[in-house]
Amino acid sequence: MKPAKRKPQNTENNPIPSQFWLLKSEPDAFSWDQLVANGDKGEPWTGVRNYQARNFMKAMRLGDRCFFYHSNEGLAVVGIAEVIALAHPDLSDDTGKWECVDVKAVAPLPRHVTLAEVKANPKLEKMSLVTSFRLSVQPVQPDEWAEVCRMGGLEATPKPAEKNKRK
DNA sequence: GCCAACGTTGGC
DNA sequence: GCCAACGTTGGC
Repeated sequence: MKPAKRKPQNTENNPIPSQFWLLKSEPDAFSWDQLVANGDKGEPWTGVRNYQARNFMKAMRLGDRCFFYHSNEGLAVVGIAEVIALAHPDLSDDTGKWECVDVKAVAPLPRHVTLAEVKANPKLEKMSLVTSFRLSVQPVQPDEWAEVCRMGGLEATPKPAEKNKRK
């Protein structure tokens, strides 16, 4: 059944809801090291089969930053990636329904920030990683972004390039 | 390996 | 359109 169409989704035209995100991957399927190995070529973030996650990807802009989180094994934020291609059809999908963005590795976190640490930090209790733990693509609030970077040992938070900054 | 959370499916 | 059954994700 088609999802009820209430207010049109229209994420394309949306003023940006977020410039920070979190991407989950099982390291068995695709790890941070593999993304690093791909260099500037990056990787299409295929395989997402969840409408909410897809809509977040459609809202991503070039230069948006993403935490790279290892699920299942590792259970930690391990690095920072950058969106290098806007949402486009997911070639691993026959139905044409699903889309993906491309991302590349920007920097590893000097210290991995574990799920346990995130859960233990009151500043992060509203983070989607805690509240919507099954979502594989999540928005991250700027204060959450800064906090996780701090915990990860990054003094200067890598941000989207200054030129991309609004206001 | 178990099981809770939660998205999806399908009968009504 | 509701909601129970079912399947999948992912932490533990």
